Amino acid sequence: MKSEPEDFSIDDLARVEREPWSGVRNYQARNYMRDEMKVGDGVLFYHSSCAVPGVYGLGKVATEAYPDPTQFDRRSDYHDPESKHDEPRWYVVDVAYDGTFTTPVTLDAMKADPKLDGMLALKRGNRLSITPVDRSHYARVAALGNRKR
DNA sequence: GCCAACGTTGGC
DNA sequence: GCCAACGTTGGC
Repeated sequence: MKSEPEDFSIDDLARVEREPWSGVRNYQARNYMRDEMKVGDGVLFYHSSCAVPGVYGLGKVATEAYPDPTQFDRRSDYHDPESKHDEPRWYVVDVAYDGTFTTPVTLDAMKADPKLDGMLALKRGNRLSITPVDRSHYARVAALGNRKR
């Protein structure tokens, strides 16, 4: 799951412990949250649009998907006037903090790692803020990152 | 339903 | 700040 650290970083997640992943306004990304994610699933927390893009830590899916409250909040940047209460368009899951990497796993390092071949998030032109990750790819990144205990 | 125009993402 | 990639919009 991608986030711009200026907006919300792994350190922010460490501080709050758990955060609704609000503001996703892309149908494919929504579908992954709503239809694929299960409580307990591992999350690679990726920092995008920053000096050194890469995975900076781990999270865990903490809830099933539920309607994103910000879509109904007229004062929110994520307000969607088209969305109906009885038929919400956008969903979130809560993400719980699961550790910060001692060494961030940079995008460069991931691209150079043959063990991460085929990882969707690394595909050229990929702009999806949420992509599914193979179990083996998750394990590899987690091992490279060496989470603090 | 096609597709040009436009907007957004995100690495560089 | 540039620009490739790709999603969305809207005229037809």
